[in-house]
Amino acid sequence: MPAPLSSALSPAYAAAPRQRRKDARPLELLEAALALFVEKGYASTRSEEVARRAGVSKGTLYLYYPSKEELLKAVITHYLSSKIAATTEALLDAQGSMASVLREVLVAWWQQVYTSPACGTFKLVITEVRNFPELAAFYAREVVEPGHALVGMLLQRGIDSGEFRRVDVDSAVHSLLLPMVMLCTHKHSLGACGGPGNQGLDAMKFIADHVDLVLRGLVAVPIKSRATHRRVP
Amino acid sequence: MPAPLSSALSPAYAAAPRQRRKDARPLELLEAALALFVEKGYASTRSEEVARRAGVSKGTLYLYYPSKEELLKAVITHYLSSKIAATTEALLDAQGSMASVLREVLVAWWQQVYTSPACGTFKLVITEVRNFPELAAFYAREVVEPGHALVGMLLQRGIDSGEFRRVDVDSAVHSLLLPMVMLCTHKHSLGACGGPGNQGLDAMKFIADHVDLVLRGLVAVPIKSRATHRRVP
DNA sequence: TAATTTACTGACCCGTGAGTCATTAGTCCG
DNA sequence: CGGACTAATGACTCACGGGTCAGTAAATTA
Repeated sequence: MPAPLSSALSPAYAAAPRQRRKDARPLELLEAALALFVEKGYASTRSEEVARRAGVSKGTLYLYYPSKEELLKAVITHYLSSKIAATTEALLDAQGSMASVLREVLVAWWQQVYTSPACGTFKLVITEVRNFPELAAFYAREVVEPGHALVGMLLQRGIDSGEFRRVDVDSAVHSLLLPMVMLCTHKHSLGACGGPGNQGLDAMKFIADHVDLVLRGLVAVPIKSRATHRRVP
Repeated sequence: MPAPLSSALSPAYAAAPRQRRKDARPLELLEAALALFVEKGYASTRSEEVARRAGVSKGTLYLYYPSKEELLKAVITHYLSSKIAATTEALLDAQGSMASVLREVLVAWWQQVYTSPACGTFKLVITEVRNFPELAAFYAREVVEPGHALVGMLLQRGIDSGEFRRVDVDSAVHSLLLPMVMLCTHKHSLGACGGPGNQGLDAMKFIADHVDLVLRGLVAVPIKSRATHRRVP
C-alpha cells in the first residue's frame, strides 16, 4: 500500500493526483463533507469544494454518492451511527449510586463527543432538519428518544430509591442534556469565529461543572452531608 | 423537492395587489424574511419567496433592501435590538434575594422571548454566523456579552453574600442560559417537524423547572419545600 | 510490452435564482 | 379632469453550481 504523502495539515488530502484509492474515497469524502456542511451549511457548500477538500475532482464525488442530498444523508447517518454504537456499551459497566453513575457516564461521554468530529452533526441536524424531513424521523428515533429514555430511566431510578427529589423527569433530562448539545453547536458557530468572549469557556470544565451543579439540585439531601441515605416512603 | 405547503394560509399579506404602503413594507418584509430564513435557512430561501410572503413582488423587495445579505443583517439587528431594549429595563424593578430575582427575571424574560418571533433569531445566528463574520461581532457584543455579564453579576452577588455556593461563575451562567437558547433553537428545528417525541416538552414548564433546579444546585442551604408543581393531571 | 479494465478527470450542459429596469398604475394636487 | 410624481411590477439578464460523460491514465493481466 503506497503511503499517501500526507500533507497532514488539517484539510485537503491533496498532493498526489489521479491516485486510485477506491476504498478510502468514501470515508474521506464524508469527512470533507461533514467539515464543510457544518462550517458553511449544506446549501452554501459547493459540491466541488467537498471534492477538492477530499483530494478528488467533482466527477469522482458523484462516482461514490449519487447526489448532494444523498451525500448529506450519508454524512449524518455515518457519524451518528458510530456514536450510537459507542453509547450503549458505555452504560454496561457503570455501578454505584445514580448520581455517581450519571456523573461518570455523562461527563465521559460528552467530553468524548465534544472533541470528536461527530460533534458537528448537532449543528448540521439543527440547521437542515426542516429541509429534509426524513432526517427528523431518523434523528428522533435513533438519537433523541434513546438518549432521553436512557437518562430518564437513570433519573427515575434515583427518584424511586429516594436519592433524588421528586422532580419532573422530562424537565430534568433536558436540564442535563440541552446545555451539552448547545455546547457542541456553539463550538461550530460563534465559538469558531475568532473573537474575544466567544470561545472563552473551557468546554471540558463546563461539562463536569454542569453535571455536578444539576446533580446537586437533584439530590434529596445536600451532597456534603450525604453519609447515610435516608429512604423516602 | 420539499413541497411548499399552502403559502396562502398563515402568513401572506396577499389580498390587494399594487397597493401603495410605503411605510408598512419594510417591517412586513422583515417579518417574512425572518420566518423563511429561520425555517429554511438563508441560502435556501429565494428572495422572491420573501417578497411573496410579504405580499409584494421581488422588485419591491429590492426597493427597500439593496441586497439579500443586507436583508439578513436588517432582520437580525431589528429583532435583536428590540429584545435588547426590553431586557435592561426588566432588571430595574427586581428586588429580594438573588435566587428570587434570578427566578423572576429569567423565567419571565425567557418565557416571553420563547413565544415571540425574535426566538427564531437564535437559530438564524447559529446557522449563519460563520458565513457573515460581521454578525459574530455584533451578536457577541450586543447579546452574548451583556447577557452573560448581567447574569454573572447577579450570581457573583449571591456568592459574595453567602446565599450561593462558591461555584465557577462562568460555568453556572452557561448552565442557566444554554438550555434556554437550545430550547428556542429546538422550537424551530426538530420541534417544528411534526412527529412523536419531537415537541413533547412544555416549554413554559421547562423554563420554570430548569431555573428552579439550577438554583437549588447553587444555594448554600437547601431550599425548603416550595410547591414547584402547579400541574393538574 | 501490449492489451484490458476501471478509477478518475474536468470541460460542458442547463436549470435556477439574485438583481435590474422599462413599464404600469395608484395618489396627490391644481 | 389632467398632469406630475413615484410605489409597485414582472419579464429579463447573466453568473453560478449541480450533475454528466467522453476521455485519460493508473493498475492488472497476458
